[in-house]
Formats: sequence, C-alpha cells, structure tokens
Amino acid sequence: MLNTLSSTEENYLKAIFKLCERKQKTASTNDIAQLLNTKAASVTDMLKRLAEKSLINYMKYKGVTLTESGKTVATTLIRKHRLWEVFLVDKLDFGWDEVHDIAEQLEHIQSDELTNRLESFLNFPKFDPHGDPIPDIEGNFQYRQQFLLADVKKDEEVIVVGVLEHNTEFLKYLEKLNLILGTELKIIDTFSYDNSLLVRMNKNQEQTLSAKVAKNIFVQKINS
Amino acid sequence: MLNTLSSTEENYLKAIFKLCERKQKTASTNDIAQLLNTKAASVTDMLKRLAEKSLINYMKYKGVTLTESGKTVATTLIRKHRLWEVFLVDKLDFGWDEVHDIAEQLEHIQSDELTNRLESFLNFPKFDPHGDPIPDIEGNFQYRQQFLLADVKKDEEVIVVGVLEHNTEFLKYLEKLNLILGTELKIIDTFSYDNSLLVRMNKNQEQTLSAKVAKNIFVQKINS
DNA sequence: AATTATTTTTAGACTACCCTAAAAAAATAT
DNA sequence: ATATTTTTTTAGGGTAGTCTAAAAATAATT
Repeated sequence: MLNTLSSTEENYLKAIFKLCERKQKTASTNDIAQLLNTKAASVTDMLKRLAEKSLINYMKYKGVTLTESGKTVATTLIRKHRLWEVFLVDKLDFGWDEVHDIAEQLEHIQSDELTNRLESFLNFPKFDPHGDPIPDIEGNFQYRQQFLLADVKKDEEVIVVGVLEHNTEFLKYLEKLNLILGTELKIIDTFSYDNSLLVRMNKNQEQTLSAKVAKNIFVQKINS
Repeated sequence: MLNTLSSTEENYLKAIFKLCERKQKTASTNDIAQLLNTKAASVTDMLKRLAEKSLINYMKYKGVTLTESGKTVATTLIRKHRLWEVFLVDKLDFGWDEVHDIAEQLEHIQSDELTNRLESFLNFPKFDPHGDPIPDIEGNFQYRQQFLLADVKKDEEVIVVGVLEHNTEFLKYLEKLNLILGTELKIIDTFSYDNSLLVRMNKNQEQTLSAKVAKNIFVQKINS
C-alpha cells in the first residue's frame, strides 16, 4: 500500500485478479505460473512478498485471493490498460488486434493525474475497443446484460458488444468479416448439425458463423 | 544492438549522450553517477556491460563516448521523450513544468509504430514544450540560430524560443511572468550594475528580468 | 620529482527476480 | 487405507542492478 510496486508485482496482482474473477475462487500457484509464463517456484517466491505487503491473502498450499488494497491496484491497472487501448485505437488508428502489447507496457506508467486526464481526453469511455468495461476512478465497472452469440435463438435481433477471446487471429478474422462492435445481427437460422449460425448483418448481407466464433462473441438484445 | 535494452541501460546511454553533447568530449564516471543519482562504482559496473554490447567506447580511466548504435538508441529516447511531452502539454493540458517525470517513463515504451503514429497525431512537431528540438525518425535534430537573452543588446527585438534550465521552479516562474515560448521581447534597457534587463513583452507591458533569468532563456532575433 | 588529492576501479555483499531439482503436502486412484 | 499422481513449497543458485569500503590510477600541488 505504502510504496510503489514494480511492474512485475503489478503483473502478478493483475493475474490473480483475472483468475479469481473468472472462477470466483482462489487462484492456484500453477494457474498463475501458466498465465504469466513463469515457473511455480517463482510464483511461490512472489506470493510471499505480496502477502508481506498485505496485497494478497495467502496460506501455504491453499491458493490466494486479493486483499482490498490488492484489488485496488489490479483495478487501477485494468483501468489504465483499457483507457490506453481506447487511445491507441481511437486516436492513433491502431487496429483492435494490435494494441494489447503496447497497452501492457503503458499500464505501468505511474501518474494518477495522467490516467484521469487521459480518461477526460477520451471522453470518459465506458468500454474498451474489445467491449470490455473500463472501471471509473472509484474502481467501479459498468457491467451490462450480455450473452454469447452462441446462446441466441433463431429470429432474435442482437448487437455485437464484445469478444471473449482476445487473440490476434480471432480479432483479425472478425475484422475481415466486418463483424465489428456495434454490428447488428439477426439470427436467420441455426444448424444443430455443427451448431453453426446463419446471420444477417446490419439488415444487409448474410453470413455463416461457426460455433467457435459464436461462442466468442458477446451480444446484447435489441429492445425493439 | 541485437536484443532490447533495459530501462536502466537506456538511461545510462541517454546520460552519456547529454554529457558528451554538452562538453563535446568524453563523459566521466563521476559525471554520469551524479546525473543518474547513483554511485561511481555502479557506473563502472554498467559501463562494462554497455561496452560489451558495443554501445559505448570505453577504456578504463579514460571516460566514455557513444558508438553509432549507442547514439541511435539515445536519440530515439530523446525523440520519444519530447514527443510525449508535446502530447502531454498539447493534448492533455499539462503545464510545461509537470511533464518531465511522466515523459521519463513514457520514453521507455517499446514500439516504433507507436512513436511514429504519435508523431503523426501531433502533426510532426519540431520542438517540444520547452523549445528543445525533436529528432525525426532518422535521428536528425532541427537546430536553429538561437542566443541567450543575456547576450542580446539594447533595442534589439527577439522572440522567446526555449529555456536552458528545466527545473520546475524556473518554469513556474516564467509562466507566472507570462513569459512563455513565442513571447516577443524588446530590450528596453540593460543595467550593468547587476546585469538585469528591462524588456517590453509583446509590445505591451514592461518587465525587469534578472541576469539569472536572462541566462536561461533562448531567443531568436526577429528579422523585421 | 615527490607528495597529496581526486577519480576510477575492484572486491565483496545485498535485493529482486528468475530458474532447476528435490522434498513435502494435497488430491486422486486403487 | 494405502499407493500413486499432482501440486506446491523449499533449497540452492544465477543475473542485473545497487551499494560501501578499499585499492589503484590519474591529476594537482608543492
């Protein structure tokens, strides 16, 4: 809480946050190691240090969770990461598949003033270029009612609001299909044989989407 | 040259660049230590590593200079630092006295694409908020014919284009006097007693400036 | 030229982070 | 309930960077 953290420490906290967020449980040493491309022994080492600084709750062999101050650090990092992604895409015209690695560096820049001015410069965006929510200065995420495209029934109309997978290949593919955030989709048909979908995009051309793609796209129902 | 450098290594190269630029000679261990707020022993340590990587020319007890590749690294850092300063002042409305520490962090972000897009977003500025030249992508600085205000004679008309000192207090003071870059000055009188000056600002109000201030302001003569 | 002062380098040690290999604990299978 | 597998931790060591204290080289002074 007191002194500033190293980028490495910050990355551990972010990893733990993500693991706990998803599984809603404690994060295991192995999972952290895998996420950070490091070894379990290194993780144990770091967990001791983070526990010493009261950033995590850690009991040997029992996995870890973030303390309140650990959560604050992680949330701030996510906030910075996503704001920078908006900057890179909206202002510098990067593609949504190109910004992750750069934002991964930019999120460690230390200056609250910078973060807040950047947020204002970008007009207080609530979601990043992948549709992920950007926490506000208090650390509050704006969640929304969203579904996976794979779970939408025939004849329903939805709008694309996010993606589950973030890997470059997938994002590039969606861009190729012109299936960007904000695209309106109507489910024309579903094929139980391979769980693929036929959709109409923006009341225009039709397009077949594989089950794998449909499982990685978040949509919102259109209330009309 | 091959692999990427640590922020620490980069900071050493930048320090050596600055020392050699100013004194046009080799940089001494002690001077580097002072500039980087570290100890001479640490510097010697690092000099060995940088020499190993062919970034500096180093002979024991003889001081150092940058090699061509060392110079390229340093110039790129300065380019990034100054572009980020322009961003912070022009886009995020920071004061010119507030941007140094943040730019000091931002200059280490690794992405040539980012640097070049940022430069384009900022409309290819040639000078940073303090009037220091920004090297282009090739590493070329745009120098200009400039003088210290202290060396300007009575009745001459000049325009403020830069500052020598960069410390916060000085910059804040100039801002207070409204003596920002672009201000036109006419030397009304010079006082040999304390080498202070009386100037008229923007053909408007008059202002006395101490010798110390005048020695830290760069001006260009107005050709009119 | 010899002495003194300054600068630079070496020697040895510390921290943060990483690793491999072995030991210990927990989870799983028989 | 015991044996086996998996996970986690410990032990010991490596690298990049830092430091202090002492030795060596250079520069300045007499």
